[in-house]
Amino acid sequence: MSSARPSPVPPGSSADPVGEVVVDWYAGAARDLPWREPGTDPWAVLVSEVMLQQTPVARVEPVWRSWLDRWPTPAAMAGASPAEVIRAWGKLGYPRRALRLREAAVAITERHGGVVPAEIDELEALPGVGTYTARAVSCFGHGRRQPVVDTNVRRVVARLVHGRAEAAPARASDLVDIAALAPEDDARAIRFSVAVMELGALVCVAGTPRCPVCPVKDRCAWRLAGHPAHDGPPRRVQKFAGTDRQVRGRLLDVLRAASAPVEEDALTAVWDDAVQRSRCLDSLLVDGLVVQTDDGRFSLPE
DNA sequence: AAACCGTGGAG
DNA sequence: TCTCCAAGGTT
Repeated sequence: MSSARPSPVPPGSSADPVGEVVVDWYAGAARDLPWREPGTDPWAVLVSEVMLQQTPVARVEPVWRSWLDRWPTPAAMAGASPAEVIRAWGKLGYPRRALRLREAAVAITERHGGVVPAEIDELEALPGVGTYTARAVSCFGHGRRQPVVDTNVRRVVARLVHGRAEAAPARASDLVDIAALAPEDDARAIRFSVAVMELGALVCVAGTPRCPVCPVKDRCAWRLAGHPAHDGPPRRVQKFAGTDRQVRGRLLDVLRAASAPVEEDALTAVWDDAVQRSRCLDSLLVDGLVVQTDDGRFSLPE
């Protein structure tokens, strides 16, 4: 998987740069994910990255396959209706992502001749594409050398470099920090960007880290310091039960399943609190996830 | 800039 | 059961 590298020190040596060790570890430990297969085009990578925003790999895989089977190019997707993409999104969650991905496909078709751009600023100008996703697409989709920082990477750096238990909030300097750890060789630096994420996803996990199998455990500042507990302010866990997110989810669930516009009564049935239900329906209308027909019924936007 | 935006599996 | 959390982005 990995090619020979121009390292002046023997593999495994404590003098071996951290980046090189992580890349070597990745060669033997990486998951066999479909969007990592050689030849995966930038559009397919973009779709995977958007789907993976806050959604676990296992749930993304089947949807990603069917999505690309149906819309293999940005131009193909640009011709789809919002209702189609909302349904195809299924229950991945945060359905506004589906809407934005479609809008991104339209923008790519109109502004970039149907070709997913490789430049960071052009990618970040696309709906639903931020700091992370832009660099992931440029790096993993186009093979550009780019620092890529997600929550996994921030956690690895927090522990390995700063000796802290948890990742600090994202900063612009994160990109500089991780770039400093990357191997010199471009091909290996590109591999390094995925490799650090993988290390955070498989070994240096949020719950119970698997330090015994970590390839860089001997130079991890957090482990060397005796795994000090997180000292900063406890980060809030988002509630779900009873929130607008749950109500919106139920409302949309009804409309996804419906083959024709539904009466308001059908929506009343899924949530008792009329005030909250109404607020959520309104917000779905504002978001463009739902439309109201002339006769007052509701449906996905066809 | 803190809060909001879904969903379901794991511990 | 219930808490945590999974490749963020937007406002």
